[in-house]
Order: sequence, then C-alpha cells, then structure tokens
Amino acid sequence: MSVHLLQTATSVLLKDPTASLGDVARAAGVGRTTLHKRFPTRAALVRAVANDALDLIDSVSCQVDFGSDDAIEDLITRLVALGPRVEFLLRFPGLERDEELRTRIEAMDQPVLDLITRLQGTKLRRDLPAWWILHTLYAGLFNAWEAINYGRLAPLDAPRFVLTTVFEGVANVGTADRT
Amino acid sequence: MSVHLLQTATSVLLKDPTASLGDVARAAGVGRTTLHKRFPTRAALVRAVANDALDLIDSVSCQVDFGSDDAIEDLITRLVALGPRVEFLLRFPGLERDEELRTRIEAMDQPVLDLITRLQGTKLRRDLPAWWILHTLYAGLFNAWEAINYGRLAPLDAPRFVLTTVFEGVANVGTADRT
DNA sequence: TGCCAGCTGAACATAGGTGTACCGTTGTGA
DNA sequence: TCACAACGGTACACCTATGTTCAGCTGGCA
Repeated sequence: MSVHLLQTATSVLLKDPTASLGDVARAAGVGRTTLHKRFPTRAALVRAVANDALDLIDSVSCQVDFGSDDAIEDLITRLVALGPRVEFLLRFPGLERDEELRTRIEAMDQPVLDLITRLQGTKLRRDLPAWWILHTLYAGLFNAWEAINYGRLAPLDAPRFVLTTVFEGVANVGTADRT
Repeated sequence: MSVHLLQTATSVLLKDPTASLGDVARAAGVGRTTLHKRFPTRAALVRAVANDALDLIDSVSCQVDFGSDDAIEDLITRLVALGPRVEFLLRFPGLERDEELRTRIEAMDQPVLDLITRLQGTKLRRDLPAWWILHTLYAGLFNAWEAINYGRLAPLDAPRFVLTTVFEGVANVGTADRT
C-alpha cells in the first residue's frame, strides 16, 4: 500500500515536478490528509521517494559481482529494469540540494566509479575520465527510460540498446553490415 | 540588454526551475516590475527563453551544410558551444506541454533526423533507429554542458569528448592503447 | 527649462499550495 | 455490540508567488 503510494508519487512528480500534493494524493487514490499523515511535508515526501529509489539501487548493487569483468553489463541490465524510480533520482530538480541525499548518491556512485577505473585497464578506454564514462552510462539509461515512457522502445530491447550504444557508439565500423 | 535578461533567466531557471520571478529579476539586476513589463506572465518569460534558444539553434543550422558527410560533427561542435541556452530547451520541465514550442522543437529535430537516416547508409550504424541516435547525441551534449557547468570539463575539450563517446563508445577496441 | 520615456520600489489584491484541526465513517478485533 | 484505529473530507489559517497599479526618480532631448 505504502509502496504503491511511493510509486505513484514517483511517476506524478517525474511527469510534473511542480505537481501539488493534492495531485499526488488524487493519483494515488488517497486523501490529501492521509498523505500528510504519512509524509508531514512535501520535502519529506520527495526525500522518501528518493530514498526508496536509493534502496532499490542498493538491493540491485548487492546482486552484482563487482569483481567480475561483466559487472557493468550486469549492472546496467538490472538498472534499466528499475525504470522511473531511478530516473527520478537522476532528474528531479533540487535533489542535490538535500545534503543527506547528495552524500547517499555519491556513496552509490563510488563503487561504480571504482569499477570503471579498474576496467579501464582492460575493456574500457583509458582516454576518457571515469566520471565521464559514468555519466555516459547514466545518459544511456535515461534515454532508454524516456523512450520506454513514450512507447517508442520495448522494455526488453532497452538493455541491448543502452549497452550497444554506450560501449560501441553509433558509428558504423568497417564496411560490413552488422544487422 | 534584453539579451542579457534572457541569458540570466535561462541560467537561473535552469538551476532551479521553481525559481520565482523575483529571483530572476534580482539576478538580472532589474526590478520585478520591469520584468513584468517585458514578459507579462511567467509562461511568457519561459516561452521567450525557449524561443530564444530555438532562434539560436536556427542560426547555427543555417551555417551547417546538411549535405556534407561531416555535417553531424560540424553540428555537434557548434551546438556544444551554445551551452545552457540549448540545455534549457532539452531539460526545462513542462516545455513539451506548450503546443507551439513542441511543434517548433519537432521541426528543429526533423532535418537532423533526416541527416541521420541518410548517414545510416554510410557512417552510422543501421541497427539502431534514427531517433535513438538523435537522443544519444542530445544526451552527449547534455553531459558535456553539465560537466562544464560543474567545472569538471574544459569547454574546448567538450566537442571531442562528445563526438568520441557518441561515435565510438566507451569500450576499448583492440589491444592497442589509443591515447 | 520642460517634456517624455523607461525604470524602480512600494503597495495591494488574488490565487493556489501547504500544513493543521476536527469530525464522521468504516472496518477490525475483543 | 463496543472500542479503537485508520482513513477521508471539510474547513481554516498561513504563506508565497503572481499580476497590477501608482507614484517617484533618472536621463535624454527639444
């Protein structure tokens, strides 16, 4: 029940970051009073949604073997599946102004940055900084979520799209057709 | 003068989309009354900022030879230079709800989509839809602007970062070092 | 000097979001 | 059946953003 509330709040606030608490409550099929009882202020609601997304990512991180050489592929595939909950984290305006959230986000980025740095010894190019590669990954994820949202991209195609584009780029290599 | 006002409005609204008109006026060193005289409503201001960005893109488009094989590289290099004005266009929440703006944005995208489709015969891969490639380009631009904004990326490095990443990807191809 | 145009700050009314208190309803368990 | 907790709705007070009006100030110009 409370889970459904957070999910609804995520999608409503993601579609319109200025949506009122009344809008959120109505979309969740809940009285505004009840919403206020669970989340006393708007800031509390936003923080709860963000922390929920971070919990989701944490639970995914646990399942990924960061020592493996395919850790990035695995991580991305799992993140794509999370969808809007995580998109909220990347795009909701003003989240970075919350001290607690920002440190949690940075803490979440760190192991991935370390992974990237390690893989720059082998499968990742060395002439780009790790943070740039990280942001490129995030951008790919965001593109996929957005495309899914607009109905342009099938969710099952998303991981392949993201991985292909981020790793290999959009240029046509060689003369052969790679269909 | 009015140009400076629009630039300031762009950066203020981009940093905090919920910023009040008072904030914008103060940042521009202008009275709130004056701001209201130039842009009667908040929506008018936002639309003016967006249209200004679209004008900027139009003027850039005119300088690009869309028939050339290097048109994409040229276009991206020029777009990177535009910075936050165009970033506003891609990220300000709710812009797509303005009918006039949405059609203008779509009209702006069309020639690029056509260009991508044409280049998919030669230098761009055919196993990804054109719209996906377009959004990948935009994502690269956005990453660059954000990184520049945070001071992590030198503006002069930006075009190379974007082009390299988008076209070639972040994977290390071959065993040789490509520094 | 007098006129005018543009800008400014102050003041005001309005609207909408937000947070709180209160009350009636519903459903559950003793 | 009764007690109790959870929920929904109404009503209220408060605050902020917004849009408008008005009067004063400044600088250019005839």
